[in-house]
Amino acid sequence: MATLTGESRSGGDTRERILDVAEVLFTEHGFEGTSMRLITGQAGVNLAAVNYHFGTKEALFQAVFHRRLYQLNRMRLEVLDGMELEAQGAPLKPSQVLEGFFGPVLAMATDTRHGGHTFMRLLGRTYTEPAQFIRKFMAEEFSDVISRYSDALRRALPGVPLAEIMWRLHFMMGAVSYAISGIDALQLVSGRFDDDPALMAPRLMSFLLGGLRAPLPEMISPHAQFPTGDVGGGVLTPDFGAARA
Amino acid sequence: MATLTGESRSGGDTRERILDVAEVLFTEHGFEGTSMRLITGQAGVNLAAVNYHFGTKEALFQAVFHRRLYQLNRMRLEVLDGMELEAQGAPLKPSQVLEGFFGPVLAMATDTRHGGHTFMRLLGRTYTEPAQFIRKFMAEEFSDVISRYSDALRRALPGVPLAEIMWRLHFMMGAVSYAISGIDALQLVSGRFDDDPALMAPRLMSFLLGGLRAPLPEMISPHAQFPTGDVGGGVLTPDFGAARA
DNA sequence: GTATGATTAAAACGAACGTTTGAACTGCGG
DNA sequence: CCGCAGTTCAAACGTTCGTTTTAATCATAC
Repeated sequence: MATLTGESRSGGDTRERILDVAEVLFTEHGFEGTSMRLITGQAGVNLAAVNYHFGTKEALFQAVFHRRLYQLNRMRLEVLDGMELEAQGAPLKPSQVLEGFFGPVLAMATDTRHGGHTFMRLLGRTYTEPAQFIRKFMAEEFSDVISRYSDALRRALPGVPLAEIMWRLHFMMGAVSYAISGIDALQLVSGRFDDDPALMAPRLMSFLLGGLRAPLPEMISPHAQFPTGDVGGGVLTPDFGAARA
Repeated sequence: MATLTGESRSGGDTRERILDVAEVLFTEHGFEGTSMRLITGQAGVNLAAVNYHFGTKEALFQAVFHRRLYQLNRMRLEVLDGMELEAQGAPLKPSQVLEGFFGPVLAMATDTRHGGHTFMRLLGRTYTEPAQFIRKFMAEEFSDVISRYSDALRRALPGVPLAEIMWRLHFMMGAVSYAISGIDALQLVSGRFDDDPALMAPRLMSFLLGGLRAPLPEMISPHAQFPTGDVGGGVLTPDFGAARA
């Protein structure tokens, strides 16, 4: 009983081992860049094991996501349920909605013990993946949570058009995705970055709330603080064609 | 002289045709997912043409980026030079810095006539790409612009710690990347989205400025408006391990 | 007209890919 | 002990990958 650590355990944990390894490798090399042989080799299982347990490589990718997203989105809904119950029908504060939506994400992202961090980086990269089968099951995994939370945001921000809310939700998801998937990418921005990553969550939340509550843009609210054309000279519409003609 | 349209022109435009097609295909299928045969086939050139003109597939990918990024970052620096000259040594307004940094990006992103839109989607996806050779040349392409603009931001926001500025720059780049690379991804958020995409730029700029000027988070400025823990119950640190044990 | 250097063309290279096959092995109820 | 799912295994399948090779074609200068 002393030497049965790791490698060739016979138990039914082959499935889980594949999922754990695939999560890491998909994060590091992307879907196309990760081969079945690399996954199975690193997991210490036979090459055919993936096809046996999951059917196909695409199905494995989907399984990696489902395992985490199901937990994440269920938690989001539970938090929202709790807050709405406590509010007794009154609209929530914008900060509460953000907390409910992004709190679980950030918690999972900073959890390095159980692979949550790895997965969140993968999720961030995958949002922008254009592959058809990916977009499809992502939409399915998220539809409930998005509709519940966009509704909560709409009631938290009365007077703000729904279109604007959806855009800002989109912007916020982008900022969060980058913040998570690119603690490396930040080095691209700043060389080396010697700041505690645990401090990212409050920084990010503050940034998001500021963006969410920013004045509406000019063409919707004519008295917004930020005139987008204030540099002069039409910076927003230079003629990129001229440089190539 | 009537029928020499398109296809097999003999001129030295083989290089450009490859670049144009590769830009589109890399955007649609990613680096690993795009084969040389697809690129050369769609460009109407011989398979060996890529290796002849660029040497390798990685070098082609890099060339696609350099062609656009060189123009983009040069324009960013020109705008910044102009603004700083006009300011005569005085700090710029935050809105000006944002305008200079993201204005050219948004202009290129909404330019559908010369492929700028396609490229910006590719750029957004590639920021988070973990492949080593990609990260390396991206860092090189951006180093000048980042250092100039982070410095301008630092002077535009006196009293804000440099670390905070770098983080917010990072958040903003994330929001912009998503906004651009995922006009499709927004459909993931909201089903179908029947709003004019041309209105995105002012919306985004307003959001960014709101986030940039948000109050500093609690643990840096103790009197920030947004207490990140205001939901109670420790939403920011649930124990994800418990559900898997 | 012919030599020359740059480009294009067709074909093939070995390697790696996702998947399938059919046999071996496992733990267990009969 | 046998039979039988469930699972693992080694080997091979056919395809596609990026790259290389060798010959043909082109434009241009002498």
